[in-house]
Amino acid sequence: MAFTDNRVRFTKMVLQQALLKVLKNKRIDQVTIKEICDEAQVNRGTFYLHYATPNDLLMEIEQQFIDENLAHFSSYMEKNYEGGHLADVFRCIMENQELCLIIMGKNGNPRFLMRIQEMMRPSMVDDWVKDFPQYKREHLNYVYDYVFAGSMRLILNWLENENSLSAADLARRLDRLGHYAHLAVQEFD
Amino acid sequence: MAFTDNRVRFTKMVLQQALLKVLKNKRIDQVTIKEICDEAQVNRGTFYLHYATPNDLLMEIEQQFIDENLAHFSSYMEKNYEGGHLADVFRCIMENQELCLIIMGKNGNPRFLMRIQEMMRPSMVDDWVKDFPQYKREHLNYVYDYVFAGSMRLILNWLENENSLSAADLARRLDRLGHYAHLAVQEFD
DNA sequence: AAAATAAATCAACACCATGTTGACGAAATA
DNA sequence: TATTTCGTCAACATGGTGTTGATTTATTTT
Repeated sequence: MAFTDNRVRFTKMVLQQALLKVLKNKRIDQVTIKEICDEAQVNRGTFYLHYATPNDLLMEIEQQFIDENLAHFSSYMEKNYEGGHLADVFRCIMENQELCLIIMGKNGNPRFLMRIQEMMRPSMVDDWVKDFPQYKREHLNYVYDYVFAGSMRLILNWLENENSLSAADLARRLDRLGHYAHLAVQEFD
Repeated sequence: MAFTDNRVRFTKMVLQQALLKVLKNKRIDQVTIKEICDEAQVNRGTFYLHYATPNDLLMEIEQQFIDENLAHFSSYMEKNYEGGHLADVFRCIMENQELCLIIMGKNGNPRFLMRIQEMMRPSMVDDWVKDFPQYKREHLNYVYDYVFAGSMRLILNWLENENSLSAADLARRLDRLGHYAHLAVQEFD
């Protein structure tokens, strides 16, 4: 067995919540260790027992989000969901709007979106390879960067603007845009 | 007449060059005023005579880039270049690769790309409105966010990776991707 | 050319977040 | 119960910050 010490679980929990609260108002680079600890009502020295920087704490939050929501994409071979794979990520984001707005939005860590981008790449590109076996995988990878960046921009706009568009409508537009965009691979080379 | 004092011109110039040098290795949020001044061999107190933060200095650099390269897009009505308007921005970036890699890349200010995005929006969308008078401008604005984000991602990838692709090939792919993507507007609503 | 104005330098200052330490009490574990 | 681990607290040196006043140098004005 050997569970983690409950004191440690508590400390990490309140530190995470404190950082998320602070991140509503400023970027991760502007957050100080002191204000996290003040917000969490935890001694500053305790912070250093678990993390070195606020960004370390943020990365832990990000990792937990991936473990709890997106980890199955690593073994994407086994699954057979309805709809595209980007649609799955979209569903995860819809189910965690508050959190995603913070960790993926303006005040989050840009590297985090890159991680997700690379996690999704194989499954997305595999689908396209089936659609277009005659075109180079290299070219489809190229298109993937384009489609992912565009899709994430629209999703973040939607989260930040509390858009009138329904989630289903947004999902459909993302699907259509991705469909048309990846047709461009025909004219590569 | 009344030119700016040459002492001021010199100070600002070396501070700008120093910041650009420092930004090759770290993000703007991690740059200290002290290291800028050390690099520029300028007294730290002098920095405060002209700027309050390193970001202020960066914004001045960004503004100069816009004034010298992209200002004419504000009065885009008058011009009649060959090719699309995104292609014009692409040309500017090609002509200033070193600078753009710094101020638009990973270590730059994310807000800067947003500024350019909004500068380019009217001319791009106007073109599309001509192509698709039957579709709502609102929808074409939507597609624009997607196309701009995707295009910028590919351009930055190209700058950062010193890609084997020629500039002309990249431009053609951007054109084709934008063309196909904006066809998706047909299926909106 | 001389006087007046503006800019840059320099030293000094208080301020604050940082990272670390050692001592102590409380909680968890064996 | 005995031991280990964790959180707290006070203290410290460090380093960047933002400001001040005095001084020197460069530019502009008269």
